Order: sequence, then C-alpha cells, then structure tokens
Amino acid sequence: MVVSVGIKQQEVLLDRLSFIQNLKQADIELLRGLSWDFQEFPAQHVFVEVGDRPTRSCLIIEGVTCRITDLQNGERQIHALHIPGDMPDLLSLHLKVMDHSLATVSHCRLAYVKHAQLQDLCERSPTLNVAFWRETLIDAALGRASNLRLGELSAKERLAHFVCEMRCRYEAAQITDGSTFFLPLTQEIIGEFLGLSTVSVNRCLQELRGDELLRSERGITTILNWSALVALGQFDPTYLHLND
Amino acid sequence: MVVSVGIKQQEVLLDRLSFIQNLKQADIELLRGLSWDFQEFPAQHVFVEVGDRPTRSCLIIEGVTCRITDLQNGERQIHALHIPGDMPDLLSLHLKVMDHSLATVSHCRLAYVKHAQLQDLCERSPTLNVAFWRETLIDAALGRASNLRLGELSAKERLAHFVCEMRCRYEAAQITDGSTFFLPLTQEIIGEFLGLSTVSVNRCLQELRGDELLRSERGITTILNWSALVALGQFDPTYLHLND
DNA sequence: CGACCCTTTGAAAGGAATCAACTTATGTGG
DNA sequence: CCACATAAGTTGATTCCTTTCAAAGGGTCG
Repeated sequence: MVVSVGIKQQEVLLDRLSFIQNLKQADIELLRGLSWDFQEFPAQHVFVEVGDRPTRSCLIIEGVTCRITDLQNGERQIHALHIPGDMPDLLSLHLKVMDHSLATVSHCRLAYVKHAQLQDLCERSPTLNVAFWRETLIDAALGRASNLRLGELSAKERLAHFVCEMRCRYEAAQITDGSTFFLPLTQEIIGEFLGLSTVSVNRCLQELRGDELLRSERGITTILNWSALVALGQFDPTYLHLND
Repeated sequence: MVVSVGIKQQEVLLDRLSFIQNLKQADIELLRGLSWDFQEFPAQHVFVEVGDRPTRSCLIIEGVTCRITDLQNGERQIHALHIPGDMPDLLSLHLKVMDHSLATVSHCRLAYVKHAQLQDLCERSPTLNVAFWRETLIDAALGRASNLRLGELSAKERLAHFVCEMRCRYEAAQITDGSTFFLPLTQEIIGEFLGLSTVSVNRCLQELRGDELLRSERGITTILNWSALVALGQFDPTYLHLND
C-alpha cells in the first residue's frame, strides 16, 4: 500500500545524514530529489528474504525491524534491530544476494528508494557516497557490539549493554523523552537478539528493575541509573560513532 | 621496517578485487598506481589500537590478523580473523576513530595504502569505489556469521561452522592445497573467537577428529568429511558472497 | 637440556536452558 | 461491556552444557 509522501518523512534521512556529514546545498538537493515509495507493514512481517535480490533499499520512518537468520530447529538469530532513521538493507545496494532476512518487529512505516537512484546519487556526490558507505560501516560496528555481548558477557550484562545501546541510538534519532524511550520488543525478541531464552531475559530484566537500574513496562523503558547500567554492561559508545 | 615492493605482492589485491568485479583496464591501472608501504610484524602484535585515527589502511599479504575488543577482566573478544587478501581496517577509511584494535595472530606481512590515495581512487572510479565498499560489506557479513555461531550454535557446531568458513575463504584466496590448509591459530585464539574456553575448543576439536570430520595438527587442517561438517555447523556460504 | 608455550585430561561448580504451569495483558465478538 | 481466546510475562524445579580449576604431557627453541 503506497501512502502519501510527506516532507516530514523525508527529513528523517536528512536528519540522519546531516548529523554525520557537512552536507552542501547541492547534496541536500540531491537527497530531496530522491523519490520514495512509502509502505506499511504489520508486526512480525518478513519483508526481505534470504536469497532475495532487492532493487531498492528502505529507510525506517516508524517502527522497529530486525535482521534474521533462520536455523534448522526453527530457532532464529536476530543479528540486529533497526529503528527509525536506519536503513537496514542499504547493504543490498552492493551485495546482490541477501544472506539474511528482514522482518518487522512492530508495526512499521518504511520508505523505499530504488538502487539505481542511490547509485546515481553516489556517483554525483562523493560526500553522499561516503555518507551512505559510512552508514553501512556503522551498521557493521553494531554487529561487532553484538559479538561482544554474545561472546563475552553474562545474561545480565548483555541486557544492560543492550539497553545502553538502544538508549544512545534512540537519543541520536531524537525519539526519547528524557531518559524514557519506547522499545516495542517482546522478551522473546530480546532473547533472540541476545542469544538468551525468554525465561532468562525475564529474570535478568527483573533483576535490573530490582537493582533500580531501570524501569520498564510494555516497552516503555526508563533509565534510572545510567552509570550503573554502563558499568554493568561494560558499555563503551565509541562503536556508535556518534561524534566522529 | 619497510621492505621491498614486489609486484607479486600487489597482485594480491588485484586478484581479490577482480574476483568480484569486472575491472576495466583503467581501473587496473589505478590500482597498480597505488603506492604501498610494506611492513612486517611478529605474532601477537597490536598494530592498530582502539581510539586510533588511522590515515592509512592495510592489506594482508601474509599471515593472519584479528579484530579485538578488550574487556575489563582481561578477557578479549575476537570479532574477526583476517587472512591474506583481506583489508582488516579498510573501514577506517570512513570511520575516523577505531572502535576496536587489530593485532597479528601469526607473523604477518602487511601492505599499507594511504587513505588519501584510496579516496582519490574511489572518486575517479565508481567501479573501484563499489569494489572497496563491497569489501567492507562482506566483512560485515562475516560478523553476522559470528553472531550466528555465538548466539545459536553449540560449542561443537561453532567449531564446525568456523572450519567451514575458513576453508571457503582460504579456497577463495587460493591458499589451500586440496582440502588442506594452514590455520596458524592456537586453541586459545579459536576460543576467543568462538566465545569458548580453551578447554572446550580442545575437546570439541578432538570430537571432530574422532568423528573423522577433519584432521589437524599444528594448524595444518585437512577436511575429511565436508558434507558432515557443513551439516553439523549448519553452514551456508551465501554470506561469503563469493559468487554474486 | 631446560624454559616456555600449547595441548590434553580429569573433576567439580555454575549459569542458563528447558519443561511446565500459572498469571497477567491484549483483543475480539456476542 | 463482559466472556472467551490468544499473546506476553512470570515463577519454580530440574537438567545440561561449558566453564573453571588444577595438573600433566608434548613440542619447540635458545
């Protein structure tokens, strides 16, 4: 379903990219010249599948999506969670065959651009070329953070690290309300992301709440003790590359 | 220590890039025009540190390097292992501050190019721009494979998956001898990569040997039963993007 | 030949998974 | 607006895979 193209929605991308690069007027015009197709999906909807050869990439306007690999036993590993402003399949611009799937976690509004347009834009503007390339590099950096969590941290530490990351990303995307933000994730999803069982996620969450590090109900998450969370999760935001 | 610049060493890069793109003559000349600084390091040598702001990137000519994050307790997570033909810090071309360290695992010979040269080359040739971008995307895909191993696979499965990946990458880099290749890694390094203790790595390796899936001594690894290894590790080489 | 690093082995402890049930939300239709 | 159905969260008991601890064997190199 194609919905109306609102200027405000396009600005999501401008906000994101201007954050990291000094865009010249010409670049801004190139970005504004992109034509987007808007599409909405319900929660739990797979919108890109392994093996697909996408001809366009999407920008998340609203909602949360995840990058998934399915396993034989029906389990699945969530490699990454993406929030508004992210372009979860920007990589398909140069990796022709998808090596994973993308699915919505919550109800989502996505904006699609054709690869051809992006390629053209990258050839015209070295600045934008770098900006988009850089987006894929930061996406990869988030993957390294996942490695760290999965490989070295305990269940409780993983959860703390994860919350810290999300808080920073939400803040960067300017969708926080003070130290409160809305994470529309079930404990099952969090478990699939952190390599934990739902039961473990639940218990660790309760511990974090009991330790008064955070409050959370129905996805509405409030950080109560940031420094303690950071320490527990050994969280170092360098990998988010928000300031370089 | 800067050593002599051999033509053969430069070809490592050409081989790698021509594998994935149809290079035009002009591109090949641009690549040949790059000036490399060759440097050698002993094993266990950290050559890029967290927080560094590199002005050049390296290509591995010989040896194995690793991408590392150090933790408080002295443990470290190895995010990735790189082999000849890989450019482990190509990402520093656009991520100014390193969010991890790079270290040699075995004795290494590295070839360095200045970022300025690479940037210039990317502006001159859209093809090469894509080729290098794509290299960083594949690097990220390897990270997703790590996620999968760490998050969903048992110790034995992780090891199997890992061996499968290395075999494919070694083959692509043309440094195999039939089903035999040289992995200069201690069990400790493998453990740090797979999120396992040295003891577990050792026991799983013995199992794989006992099951006659592979043979290995002093890093010399021989695959005895490829399909069984692939099945055990649930290995799907799509993410290596060797054919697209 | 001894020092050192890597590998191997055994026994015990522990963190998280699993299984199963129960409670609390969310949502739909009568 | 309540009854029922479904999804999400919570709890307890048990099992199991890995880790940890500790020590012995084996290879390499000065």
